[in-house]
Amino acid sequence: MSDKKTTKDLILDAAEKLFAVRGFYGVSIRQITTEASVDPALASYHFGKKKDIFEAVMLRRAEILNRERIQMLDDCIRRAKPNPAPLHEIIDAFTHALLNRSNKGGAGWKRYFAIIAQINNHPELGGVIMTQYFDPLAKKFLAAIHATMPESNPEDLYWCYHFLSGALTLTFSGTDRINNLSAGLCQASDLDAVHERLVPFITAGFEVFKNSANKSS
Amino acid sequence: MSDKKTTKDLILDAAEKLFAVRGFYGVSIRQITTEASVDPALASYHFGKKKDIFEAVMLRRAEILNRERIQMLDDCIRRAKPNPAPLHEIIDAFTHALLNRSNKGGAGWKRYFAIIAQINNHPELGGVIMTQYFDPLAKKFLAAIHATMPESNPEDLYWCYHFLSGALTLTFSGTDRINNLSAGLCQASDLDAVHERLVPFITAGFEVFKNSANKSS
DNA sequence: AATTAATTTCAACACTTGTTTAATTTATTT
DNA sequence: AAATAAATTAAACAAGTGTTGAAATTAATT
Repeated sequence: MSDKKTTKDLILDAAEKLFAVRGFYGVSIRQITTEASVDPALASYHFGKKKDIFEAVMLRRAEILNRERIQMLDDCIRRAKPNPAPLHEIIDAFTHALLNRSNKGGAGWKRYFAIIAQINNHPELGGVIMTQYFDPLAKKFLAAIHATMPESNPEDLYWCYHFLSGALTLTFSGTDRINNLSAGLCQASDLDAVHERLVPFITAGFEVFKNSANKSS
Repeated sequence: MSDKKTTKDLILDAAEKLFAVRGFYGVSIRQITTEASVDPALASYHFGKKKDIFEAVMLRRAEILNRERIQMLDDCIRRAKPNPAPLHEIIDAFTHALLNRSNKGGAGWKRYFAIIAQINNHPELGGVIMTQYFDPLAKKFLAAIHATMPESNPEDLYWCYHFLSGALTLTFSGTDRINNLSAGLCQASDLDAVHERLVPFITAGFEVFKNSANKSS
């Protein structure tokens, strides 16, 4: 415990912190290494190019999240067998790990999600992590949803998933403007309250299309 | 017609194009002026600092959008008088101008929305436009929604609006990864199809909380 | 046509960028 | 303890950064 952090982690932590607020292009290697109290050359030595630092920042937590979310999905599918898993449980499995980490995971996780929100809208940067981790997961979830809503038009379900993804992304991004808009209506910090609302909201949205495959276009 | 574009607009168009794919910090003034076939010094001469160029890019279309959206909201409120406007019409008013421009507005509008998606998650850059244009509009919409759902807990409605905002934002951002995920299921270009799904999806989500003010916490 | 104003050009400013090189220190192994 | 490997430092690289100033050109006004 309280072991001295390795240089690699010092750099990753600093990079995560800075990327979260200024984005990839808005942060220089010198800013990162200064924040980490480390020589600039060490960034190249340990990681290579600047983009490799960014990907290392992303991969660090993506693996953890990915494992948790897939496990929650598998669990709720197994619990329901031989029936398909209930829709709201699938959506909960999709969102729970994110909201939990964002809420109780500490500052590092908050920053990580802020970067995710940027990446999501940015093909050039999101490439590796998104394609390698999130897209396969998304397909698994879409398959589970389709299994529990077999009478739905797959295209409808795809778009519903898309809306869910957007709602999730924005929820994590920044809380400053959100609080400003809410004008003291609620504290953006209590993300448990978000979860209680997000899951029913999204579930109801999906269920609109419960029989959409049988309807005329 | 076919009047020669003013230098200012040449710069704004080029800036819009580049900001859309690489973000504010990822684009240099030289890249912008090169894209616009214009001397670098003209950027400073016409706009001032780099951030002023960015804000000019944003304001150009924000005014147009803002006017359209507010008018659609006012119209549907007036149509329904003395009753409150129907929920789905409010949501349509909120989304229609965006989807319409994104669909039929040309390349410039697509790029503009890509920038909006970046800004939305970025307090440092979004400041002016978001606070000046979108936040007042958001408050008007929330008020209209509250009027048509008086038995709802305002905090619930606020979060629902938040989910709507996220779904909208992601829908406009990039279409590359989206198409990849959909795997040929649908073409991301037909945004009319999006609109047909988004409005019922979001409406159903809101209606979950129709009586939430009367329920025990 | 002469004069004033607005715009465009070219060159340069001081500074930061990502990355590399070689020398030096620290850690690990034989 | 000697030899090898890993990690850190300091200095420098060419290239690009935002921005400015003073000429040169074009447009608008008197």
